Amino acid sequence: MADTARLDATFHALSDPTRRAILARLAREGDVTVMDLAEPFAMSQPAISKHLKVLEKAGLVSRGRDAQKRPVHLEAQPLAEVTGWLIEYRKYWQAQFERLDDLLEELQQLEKLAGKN
Amino acid sequence: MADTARLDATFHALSDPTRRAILARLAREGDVTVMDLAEPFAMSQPAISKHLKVLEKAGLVSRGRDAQKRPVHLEAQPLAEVTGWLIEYRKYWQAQFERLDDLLEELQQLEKLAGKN
DNA sequence: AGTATATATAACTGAATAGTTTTGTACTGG
DNA sequence: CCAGTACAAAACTATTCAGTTATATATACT
Repeated sequence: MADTARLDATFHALSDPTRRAILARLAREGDVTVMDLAEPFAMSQPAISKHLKVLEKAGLVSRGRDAQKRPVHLEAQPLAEVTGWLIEYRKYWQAQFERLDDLLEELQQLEKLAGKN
Repeated sequence: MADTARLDATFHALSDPTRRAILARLAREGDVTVMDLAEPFAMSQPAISKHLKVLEKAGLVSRGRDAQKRPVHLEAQPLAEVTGWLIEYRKYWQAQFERLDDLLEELQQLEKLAGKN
């Protein structure tokens, strides 16, 4: 996929709150089945399957196989790419980025506390 | 605007290559008029105006006034917010994030070289 | 074999998107 | 005041989106 098309797909996938919630859950809990993912939402199972397809097309998740289950697995690389895209421009936007500075600093702190791992 | 709606709008705005190109240009060149923005694209002026409206709704740009021109100005804060959203999850995704690590390291370097400003 | 479970696919609907062309509006400068 | 410039708004079209319900497929269980 062309670089720009990958960014299109990733940003589009992230533009929906249901899909962001799915990613967040996968980040917290690891692989989750479709039924389990659907449960907290006021939405049918096929709707969730469709969201998963969008996420999969963006490369944000992959699917496993466990009997009749198809566990959903988070793939972080596209997120790294879009984060990269955003940070790339930071040199130009620098002045307006105090809030990001705070976040980055917090991140550095966390890493220091966690030890170089 | 609700936090989630702001993220929706920002990610959606970023999901189109024309809009990303507009932002990139504003980052490089500062404020630009609509005509100047439209020039490199094989697209009508109203199409660009629509894209600008999307960007404006997401708070990513604001508009000035200079005679009959309405110069477009980059507003970086929503970008900081989405970057924050992405980085937030980094603790969980860490292992898969070598590429982001590189970018962050490069960023640190740039800041060191530029001096604490 | 027959039923239950987990998920996918199909067919449909309504709303939103991205583009077009045409027209309107606001300001400028002779 | 009038022509030109810069832009916005309206009206239209085709495509995509997000959801639905109903049905099909795949695997497991008895």
